Amino acid sequence: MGIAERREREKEQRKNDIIDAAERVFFARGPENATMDDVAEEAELSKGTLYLYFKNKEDLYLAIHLRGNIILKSLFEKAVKVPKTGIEKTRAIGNAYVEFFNQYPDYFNAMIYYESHDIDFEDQDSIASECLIVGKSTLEILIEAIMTGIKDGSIRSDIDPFKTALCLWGQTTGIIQIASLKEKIVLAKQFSLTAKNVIDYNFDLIYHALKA
Amino acid sequence: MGIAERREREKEQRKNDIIDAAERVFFARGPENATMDDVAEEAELSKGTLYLYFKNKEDLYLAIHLRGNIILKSLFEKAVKVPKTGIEKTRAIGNAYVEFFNQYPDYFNAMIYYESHDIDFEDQDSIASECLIVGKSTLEILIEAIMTGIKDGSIRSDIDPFKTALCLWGQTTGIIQIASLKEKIVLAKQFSLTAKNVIDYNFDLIYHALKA
DNA sequence: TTAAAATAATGACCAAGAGTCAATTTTTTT
DNA sequence: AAAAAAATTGACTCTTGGTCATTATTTTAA
Repeated sequence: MGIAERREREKEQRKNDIIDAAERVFFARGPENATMDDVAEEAELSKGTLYLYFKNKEDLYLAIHLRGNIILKSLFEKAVKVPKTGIEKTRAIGNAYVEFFNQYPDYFNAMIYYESHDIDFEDQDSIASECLIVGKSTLEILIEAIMTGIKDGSIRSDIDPFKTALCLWGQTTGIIQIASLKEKIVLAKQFSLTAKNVIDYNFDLIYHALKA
Repeated sequence: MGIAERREREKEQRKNDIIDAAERVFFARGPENATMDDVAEEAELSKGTLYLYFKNKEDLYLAIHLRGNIILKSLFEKAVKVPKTGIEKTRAIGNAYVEFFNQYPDYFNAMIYYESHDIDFEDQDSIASECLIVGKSTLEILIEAIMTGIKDGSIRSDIDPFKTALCLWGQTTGIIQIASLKEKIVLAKQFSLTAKNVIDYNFDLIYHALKA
């Protein structure tokens, strides 16, 4: 039936329109200060309608989180294509992450927001579980790169690809977070350092630790 | 005047009692779900009184944050006393951080909470500025350890102590965060890894990157 | 074409919780 | 013992997330 399909499409479209509006509001005011009334007004819908498409405010913000995850994954996929050796692929992924932060800081913030907010990523009828799936496959790209490096001899053979991938991920997120935090930048200002300085420096350290 | 001093002492005491009560409530329910009414009841005071001692809910949570900062600093101070070489001191600080996380997970969470919540750490009439001061002096301990390592030859001489300290701090925080997150542990479960596994592994990587 | 059924959207309403402040109680001073 | 100062109270306001009975629109069937 064509009608059912069109309806499905329209529903999807509306959902996306709501996320678009939510992004504008959440990114402008921050997730705490943005209200559902704000989003409703921005989307030119009544508040009640938002709740037909999203379980609650958190779910709506997770939809933004998911968009960020998907962008990040595609950046990683692009990044590993160019370099030949595994260690270069690994470094390229790191650069892609920083590029993601620079180009989409609001998505980055949306993504780290939930690192300190207990979310049930297993909850099947929440967008959270979709985030988990995308997140896993993104990490997979990094694991692949490290394994490639071990095979081609550019990375030490005693490296554990999975553990290392988790470490690199956590490390880099932590560094970006700390380096981008206002007060830390103030701290760094005394020593005239930028966030990028610190992040690049960290890559050099990591490179040192991984290379064969 | 003895009375004015006693009053001052009592005021300080009451403030601490409120923080004690707040800890019990915030740690039990989490900062989002804990209410000021809960804290008031736990402290056996009216809600209005809380606002005589703390500007707002955030300020009260920051007081807990500050306690965490002070504990962490003292753990760092203790940690650097024993080892001789700079690299060993550095490693000891890392261990102290993990110990802090294991022994005081609630304080750890309180501290990382504000990494994704825009706080004005410059605001002079907020507890935030006190947190900044303690945080700086804690980082100083790490910088000292690295500098010691360079002097005694246990750490590569081309290492920048300040940048490296920032990196180690951010890295370790990021790793602990990611490794402790429920969903990441689920992720790690597939590969039968614990948070401690990953954190220790990261130390080995860092060691490799720093050692002369 | 039109009436009934199904689907979508609305916005007034509710409950919860942060923060306020006039009134009250307690402590200190004179 | 009265007046002044300091501390405490809790009823109140305001904001906001979420609900749901009602209304509007679209589809289906006769």
